[in-house]
Amino acid sequence: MSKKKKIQRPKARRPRGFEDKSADVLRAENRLIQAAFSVYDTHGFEPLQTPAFEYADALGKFLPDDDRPNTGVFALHDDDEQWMALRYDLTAPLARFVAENYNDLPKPYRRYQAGSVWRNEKPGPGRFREFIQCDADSVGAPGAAADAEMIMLAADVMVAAGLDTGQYMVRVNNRKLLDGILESSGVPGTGAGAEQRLQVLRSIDKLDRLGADGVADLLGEGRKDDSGAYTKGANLDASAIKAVLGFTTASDTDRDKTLRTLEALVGASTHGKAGVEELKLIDDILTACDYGPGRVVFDTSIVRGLGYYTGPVFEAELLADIKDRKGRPVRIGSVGGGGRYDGLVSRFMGQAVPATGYSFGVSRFASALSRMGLAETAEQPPVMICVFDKSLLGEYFIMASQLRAANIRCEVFVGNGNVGKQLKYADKRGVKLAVLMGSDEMERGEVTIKDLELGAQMAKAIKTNEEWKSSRPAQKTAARNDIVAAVREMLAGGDII
RNA sequence: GCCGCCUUAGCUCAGUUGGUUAGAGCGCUGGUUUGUGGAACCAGAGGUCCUCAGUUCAAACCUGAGAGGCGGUACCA
Repeated sequence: MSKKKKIQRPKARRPRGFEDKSADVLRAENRLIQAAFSVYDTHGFEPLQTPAFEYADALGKFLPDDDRPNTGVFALHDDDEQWMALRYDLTAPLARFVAENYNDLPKPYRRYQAGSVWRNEKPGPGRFREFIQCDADSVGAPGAAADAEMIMLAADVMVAAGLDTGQYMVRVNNRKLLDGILESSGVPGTGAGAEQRLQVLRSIDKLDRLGADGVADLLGEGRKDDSGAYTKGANLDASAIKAVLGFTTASDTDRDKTLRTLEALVGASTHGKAGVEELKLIDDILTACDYGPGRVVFDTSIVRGLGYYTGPVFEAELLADIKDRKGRPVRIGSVGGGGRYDGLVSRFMGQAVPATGYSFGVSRFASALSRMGLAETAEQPPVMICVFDKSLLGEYFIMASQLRAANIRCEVFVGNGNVGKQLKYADKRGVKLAVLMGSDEMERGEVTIKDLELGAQMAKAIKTNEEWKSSRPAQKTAARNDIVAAVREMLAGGDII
């Protein structure tokens, strides 16, 4: 049937959950990373880079009864039959690195790192299978002072990103408090109780979406959602549910007041008391350094879903400029979080190695900043040198390097096509100025500089092609030797005569 | 994993009761204009109608299965 033999072409497509990023997005993300790095660096943290792949057992991702890694990671067999997997966060590789180099590292070891992580999960809006995290961690520091520092770092990153007080909030809680509550409610921290506690954490994490009633169902027998799907509950008894929900709503914007409430709430529990003591120390440091309740609060509804946290936990949240009806800032949501994880490094070592850290999602944070109108995209538009005459290419490249030496972003047209084509290309690129020099100008020692933005405006008033071409709008002639000064002036918006 | 919607050109979409060579707009390439962007006009390229199987003289269209996309939900170390 076929007259024409069909060529089998591959379909140009991306794997789902993986993204191409445009120039604007990349610039915004890189700015954010640089801002965070400079905060970490001035606090004395050291940069570190670890590889994309780790051995799967080092990531701790083997299921108990399975001979291959958890499906949530991208894993492959190395040629020696060992399982390797792409890292799913930067914390597990840090734990491996510290354990591997324990003797050589100063303790506490404080490092920062940004890099891609990969999760083999179903992607959704704003959720990808590859994304960038930016972390800072202290390993080997047991005291709450290290946690207080991480909390202040989180706030400092917000400031470095360009946010003012009132546009962000860091919310702090302590896992030990909930441990105390559950202990008193008869839920042990080991065996079946450990799984139960994890369920409790996940349930509380859904407070903002499901509300207290939905979470109460999840803490009890379970919950059926609108689509008919059933979620198994944590099976707490009624008094335990009441205690947990009571705890999650115990905090107040006044940190002192919250501490007094918590002190009464945890009663005689050792875990609970220790948790309150840690928060007190954190409060002392924050208060001394002027990190007031306008930007850091204690919030008992913050738990973080992860199982490995053992002490203070916190989330950094963006508040939009928009206010709700009661005049409170609207929540955009959490862009980062962290906390103490004292068990992660000791997995490798048989010796206790306390650690605490902060991590934020670069893409999510950067895109939220753009939505708030805080992403400055003032990248200098490029200048383009047109190729009128190929025999003058050397001249064109010399001009370009002169402009670059003056810190002006510029390029010589290297494609094919007459000047008309070149200018169309320039329009599409968002070029602000085009430099024209043919043999005529060359002989006179001149260049012609066109302002494409201004020309585009003037074109609106011009009806015919002839009129357009003969008027040659928005361009001026300058001496070849003055090209840098002339371009600079026109970039600055100088008048064109 | 479960539920719902969707799939025809690079993009957005038409496409008659199942009928012969599948169209439009935008975009792209070339030209009118080999030294000047816009507009206009002319020409051209570009299709496994998601895939496979079935029904039929005949399928983009009907039936079945599968894949992919989107949204919700669960999981998210």
